[in-house]
Amino acid sequence: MESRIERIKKQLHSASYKLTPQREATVRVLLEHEDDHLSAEDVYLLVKEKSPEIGLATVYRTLELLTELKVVDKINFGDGVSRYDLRQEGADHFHHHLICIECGTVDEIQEDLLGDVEKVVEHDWNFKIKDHRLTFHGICWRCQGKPDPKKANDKRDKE
Amino acid sequence: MESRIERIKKQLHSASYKLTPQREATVRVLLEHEDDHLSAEDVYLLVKEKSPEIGLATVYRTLELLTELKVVDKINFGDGVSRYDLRQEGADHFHHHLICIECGTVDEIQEDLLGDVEKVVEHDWNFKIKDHRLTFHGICWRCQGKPDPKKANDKRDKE
DNA sequence: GTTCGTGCAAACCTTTTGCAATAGT
DNA sequence: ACTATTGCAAAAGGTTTGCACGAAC
Repeated sequence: MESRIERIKKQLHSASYKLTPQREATVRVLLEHEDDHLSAEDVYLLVKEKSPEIGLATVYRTLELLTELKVVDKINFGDGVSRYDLRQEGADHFHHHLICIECGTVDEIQEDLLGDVEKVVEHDWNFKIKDHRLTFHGICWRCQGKPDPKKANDKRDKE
Repeated sequence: MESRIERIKKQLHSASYKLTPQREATVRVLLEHEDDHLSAEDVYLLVKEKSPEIGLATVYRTLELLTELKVVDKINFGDGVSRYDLRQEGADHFHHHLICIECGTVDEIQEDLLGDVEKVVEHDWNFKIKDHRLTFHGICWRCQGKPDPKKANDKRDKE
């Protein structure tokens, strides 16, 4: 079976870019931290552990490139930094985020919640949707002392 | 009838802040550009036309204050700047945005589209929602050559 | 040899901060 | 007088860019 890295390599090649060692190291970091929401600096520091010679500018350039190829999504939670989030393979929509205003945790919702809403927007506003960003700010189950919803129901894992 | 400025003044006072001339000038600019999505710099330049002595730092401090009081919402569309959007009076939810990737226009949807989605999130993820951000990226009616949906149906105005 | 990519440092841009001066009560 | 607020300039923080060097075909 073809690995994820291989497929990204092909994506780069078909856009006439190379998978250089620096780019590969950067992609590997992203794959190893798929659940996190790393800033460019975060990625830089993690890449540096394995490839100490890499420069911050290269990381920025690689992340920009991956964003362009839709391998990652660039998101902004309103603090001063951009974060980079690996897109689910084959996902035609960008996942949603739950930001806890107490502990700062960011959880992801992979399930598509916007199907009906998008129909309404396309029809009532004559707007052809290409992408979306949906973020909820509130209090997570941990800070409320409620059970982990992943255990209570497994909607997320079924997707 | 009490003006919008008066009500904002009261909001400031009840949080022990004053409506200084600089703050008033800033609020007036926001009111006069309610449909736009001004950056701090945009606001600064507009305020300067009427009150040339104002400093950029004051504008930033005022916008921060108004955000804290929930008079405006600070939004970030992914370009490097924060934008400030007057909240509808009495609105308990933050309106949504349609960003056209061709012409750059930003349209607003005041109607609440997320009622059902929020119920699902609160129930299935045990997440207590306090606020949300929903933005669609795509192609607006103008760039598609379609009719103005405001005229075709008046959902927005009825709200 | 030409092209693409990299590392470094400088530049850039937005936003924040320190501080002395000012305004309002 | 006392405290909040302002303006200015400097600093900070994140991101981009110019450029000479290096790697790959």
